Amino acid sequence: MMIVAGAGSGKTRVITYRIAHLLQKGVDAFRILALTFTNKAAKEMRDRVAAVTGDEARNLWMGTFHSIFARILRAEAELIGYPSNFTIYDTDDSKSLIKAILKELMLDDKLYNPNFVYQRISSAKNNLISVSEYMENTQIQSDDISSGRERLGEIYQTYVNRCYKAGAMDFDDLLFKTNILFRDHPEALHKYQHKFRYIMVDEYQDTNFSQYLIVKRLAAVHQNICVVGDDAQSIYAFRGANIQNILNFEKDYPDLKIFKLEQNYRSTKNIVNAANSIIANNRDQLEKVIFSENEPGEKIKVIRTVSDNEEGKTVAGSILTEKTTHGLRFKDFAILYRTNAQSRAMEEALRKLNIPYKIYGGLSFYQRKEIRDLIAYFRVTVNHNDEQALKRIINYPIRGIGKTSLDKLVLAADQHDKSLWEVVENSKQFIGGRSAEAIQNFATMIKSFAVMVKNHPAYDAAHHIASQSGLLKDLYNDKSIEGLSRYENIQELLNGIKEFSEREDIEDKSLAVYLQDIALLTGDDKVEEKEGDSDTVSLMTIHAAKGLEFPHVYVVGMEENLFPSQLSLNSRSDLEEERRLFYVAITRAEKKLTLTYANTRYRWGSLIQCEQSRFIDEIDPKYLELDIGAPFAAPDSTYFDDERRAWQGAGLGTAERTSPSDRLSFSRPKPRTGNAPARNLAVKKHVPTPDFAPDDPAMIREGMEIEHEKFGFGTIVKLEGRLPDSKATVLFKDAGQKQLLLKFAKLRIVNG
DNA sequence: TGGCGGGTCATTTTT
DNA sequence: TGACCCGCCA
Repeated sequence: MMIVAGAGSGKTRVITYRIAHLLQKGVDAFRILALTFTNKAAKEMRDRVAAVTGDEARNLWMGTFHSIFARILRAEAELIGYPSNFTIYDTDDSKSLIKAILKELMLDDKLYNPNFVYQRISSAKNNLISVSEYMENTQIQSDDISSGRERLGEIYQTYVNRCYKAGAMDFDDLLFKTNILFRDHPEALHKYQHKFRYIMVDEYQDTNFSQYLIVKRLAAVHQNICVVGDDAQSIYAFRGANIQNILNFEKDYPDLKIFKLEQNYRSTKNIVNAANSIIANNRDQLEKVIFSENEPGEKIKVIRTVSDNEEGKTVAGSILTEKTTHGLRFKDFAILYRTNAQSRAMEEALRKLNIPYKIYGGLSFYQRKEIRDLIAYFRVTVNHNDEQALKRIINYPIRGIGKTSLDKLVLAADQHDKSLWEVVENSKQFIGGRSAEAIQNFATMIKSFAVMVKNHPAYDAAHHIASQSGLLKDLYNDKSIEGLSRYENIQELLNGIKEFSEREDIEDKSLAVYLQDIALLTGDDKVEEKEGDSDTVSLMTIHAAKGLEFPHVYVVGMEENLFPSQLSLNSRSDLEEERRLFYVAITRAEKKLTLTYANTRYRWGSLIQCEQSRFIDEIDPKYLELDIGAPFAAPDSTYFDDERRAWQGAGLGTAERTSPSDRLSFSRPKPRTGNAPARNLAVKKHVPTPDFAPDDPAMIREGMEIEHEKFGFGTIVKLEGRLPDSKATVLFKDAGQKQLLLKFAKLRIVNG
């Protein structure tokens, strides 16, 4: 069965009720497998099933692809030559291993960019291409050779070997090895094929080939599989998701039944129709018509601001106004953005207005340095061979085992084909000098931790390790504010372990089991629980917002090269994915949607000019209400945000009326005539002279004639301030008078 | 061995 | 702008 479920059509409800129905008909919960992509989705689904059916929901095999198959792999590990306590390497571990390998092979890490290498290996695994297949595949080889990276196969091989020796699997291995297991061990496959009588997959459009094949194999016996998805919301192609899996489903299961859920119960008519008008620009899609029977609602508001900071202020101000005029709560609002970096301007603005907010995603608790350090101790204790964790802690806290010693150990491990731990354990055989003894002491300490872990519950062992390793003391000695917070974070982690130790529903409460529990917790699952449903505005990337809904949604940073991202502009399919992402963003909103963009924005530390996103132009204008202020040609003080703020207090109101902050009260927008794309409002574009190159700001003098890349030719009217912060008033022939900071503005001297 | 300072590079998105 | 890496020096 395939359910094509449009945004807001009640997809989760359908799945939960199907499961509840099965349970009520007496199906054994242990025989239902339900797969999701995120922990959040799994948790929500489990809660909702539990709300209908009660305790039995606990016995469902329900979780993310990665967690379910990690569980199965642990049970069957020995069949594929792994220890059942294998470590799971997260992306950071994988990348740092790749960096180490590049260094050892003496390869240029610019040519072999670690991110690129990681992607390459990841996509090989997700397409089930093993090392030998990688080496033998003529297409792949010729690609690598023509890009000058003919040693990628060798890196892949080394990477795989090192993971194996470390008793570690990366994220992709959890799926890859499951496929190996099912391919090479029919008896294991058979067992799970018969075990899972009913299989359900959420967000099926996001499956990659590896996931697709696992599901197909498992479903082969009972052929009772139900997948739910929406091709219009496929936003994970970048990590190997293949939309063909949903489009080809019919071929795999000829007696397929297809159901389409086309009514959107979430959003107003205006929002749904606007979303439809966006997605209509995509070529590849399943045919369906999403409609809403809700009220038309307000039009979608589009707001232009002069800078990213003003964008933040505008959004924050708007939230406050909306909240008070309509008697809403903060948690009715969400701010969505394309990249995590955009959260900063929003945060600042919210904090200034004392608006409580919570950021989802970004650096999670488990990614903090101190947390990773302590967990690395746990990992090495449970699996001595875990190379990445071992490297992390062998000299933290400092115990005199420096870089040189470590390099020697790694080299010895490679030469004798041993794991790093095996060399550390017998270091006297491989290494002389001062540090040999320190290394021995370290090994002895780890072994004593291992004994502790075997005989004590998680919390006792964890606390012992934290203090005996010296880590707790090291943090305690740091009296800086950050040091204090690091110490508190460790305490919080220990508290979490204490809770784990006291849980009734788990038999084995060892630290080893705790580690397995948290290995795949990447997000803020933990934090959410703690804060319950506190009243805060939600900030997150659009990816993170998938599956969620909010009465009021602000999608910020609607600018070319940001959304759609610069990197998506090269191919049609990438741009279409970006458009689907925008579709996802829009359809998060129930009642009111606001799109904002800024004319200038700080990126990579410097100020850049921005243009309105093409996606705004793609929405049928009859659903929009524009509030984009005066034309861009008005004298522009963009570059002096900070100065103006200092000069006029809160920065309210400026002579030019281009500041959006005086629009916090939301003056009525000027109705636009016709459907002319808004971006045509900008002054005509200057084409810089062919070999345009800026001159040194120190050379600029009053009265000079200069050329600016965008504004064209003009005369320096006035110079103020001292380098490097001096600013110039320039009268441009076409663009009018502007004030520019010389360190940012690239000016070419025409004649002086 | 370890700390410091300067240079370089990066921003998609997540399990 | 800020994270990270590398080289220099104590």
